[in-house]
Amino acid sequence: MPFTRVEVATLTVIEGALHVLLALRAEDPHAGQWALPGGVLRIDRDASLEAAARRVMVERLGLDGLALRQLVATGAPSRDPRAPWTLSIVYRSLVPAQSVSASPGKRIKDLRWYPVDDLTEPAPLAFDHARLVELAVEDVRAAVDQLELPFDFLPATFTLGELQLSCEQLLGRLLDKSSFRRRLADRDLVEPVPGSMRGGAFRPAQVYRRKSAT
Amino acid sequence: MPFTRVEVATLTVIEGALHVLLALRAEDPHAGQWALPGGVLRIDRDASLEAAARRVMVERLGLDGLALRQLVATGAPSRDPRAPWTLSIVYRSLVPAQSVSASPGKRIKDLRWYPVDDLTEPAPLAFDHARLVELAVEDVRAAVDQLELPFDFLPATFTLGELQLSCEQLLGRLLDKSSFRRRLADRDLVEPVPGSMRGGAFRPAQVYRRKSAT
DNA sequence: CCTCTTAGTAGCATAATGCCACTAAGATAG
DNA sequence: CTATCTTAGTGGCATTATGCTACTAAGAGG
Repeated sequence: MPFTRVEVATLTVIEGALHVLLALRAEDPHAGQWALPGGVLRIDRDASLEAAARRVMVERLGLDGLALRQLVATGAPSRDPRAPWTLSIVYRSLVPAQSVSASPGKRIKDLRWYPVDDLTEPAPLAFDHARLVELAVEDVRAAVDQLELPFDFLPATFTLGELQLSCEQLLGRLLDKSSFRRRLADRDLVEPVPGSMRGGAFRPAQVYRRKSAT
Repeated sequence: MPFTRVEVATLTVIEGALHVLLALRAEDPHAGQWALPGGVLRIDRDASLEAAARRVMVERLGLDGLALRQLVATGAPSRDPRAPWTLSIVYRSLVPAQSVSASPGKRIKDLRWYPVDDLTEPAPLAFDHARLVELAVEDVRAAVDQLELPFDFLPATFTLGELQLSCEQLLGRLLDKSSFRRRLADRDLVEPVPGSMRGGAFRPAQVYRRKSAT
């Protein structure tokens, strides 16, 4: 039976750019390299694969209650000297950057956000994690393109301008205001919070919130 | 470490309707129930998850060289009395019905095609395989909707009428001839076989073949 | 009250597709 | 020989979703 792990690709936006949370490995294999945080499946405690991913996120990243999406399972012999065959199931999520209460613990020396569009600085990622990050980015961008709004990542209320900016930052490209609002309206995704406006220095904007699915 | 298996959802069209290949389980758990064929991951032989799925398809179904798509990994404790925790990675493929050279062997009493739209007859499928079949069907239909043609399933050459019929049967709904041909042409997926026509009782049709990706 | 800036809307252009109708070509029946 | 049957293949308009651009609205502050 294979050595089985879950890895989590946790994404966020920092200074307008998509970032992924990476851990600096303390132990071999790939000690000293950056990798997606993960953990070993605990068959004595985990009630499902997703539960295992949640446990890892709580224990390693201090993150709880997020929407997770399974990206892929990947496995091969001799990815890890500790076992003849290693299997990883990869999940991704999207969170506000501040929500990570990093506690680099056992086997992790450091935990840090890296921009996904320039992963040259942390040097080659351990294992095939560079590819996994790519998958996570594609998946998030495909979701946002389809207007599957990342409510984990968004504040509870927001103006449409803020929402559009968030989507643009996730996608890495600009959107058209008019089309964006029409598509939102057609899909019945958000609703105005009655009477609530948010004013900066200029014309105040209607505040919206998630419209609960019927 | 979990007891790890691969399961394969093999789909085809029979008499115009989408069918899935199911195996009658000879052993507990769920002996006597129908389930997706699968097998245990052999860490001494399989070079990857997909390789394991291919091995299972060759050994159990006599199928080789097909395009496989990973659908999902699912796992939980006590799905199987033989192990405290069981993990399944599920693949799907699409083949002509005749290509299965069924050799019901160890642990399988019988192997049979069932229509995906009426899985009441084989009674409840074992494990959560009913859901897995649903995922396979959704995945195939999404692919065909995007005109990702199932060349494993199609003959080497075909008329556009035959191609449209195949897609309609996979999707379970009718398509418009004109739109279908325009979308095909735009995507540059097939090319006419020069000089080759196929005549039934009426006007002969141009024969096409897959256009190899550059 | 003018102007700056962001909020929000309106209208046309374009692209993809659905829908319908037409012509084309061979087989077959009279 | 030709009428007609059936499938092959095409052409054109309608509809829909979206891009693009320009416009009006509203508050702050000089």
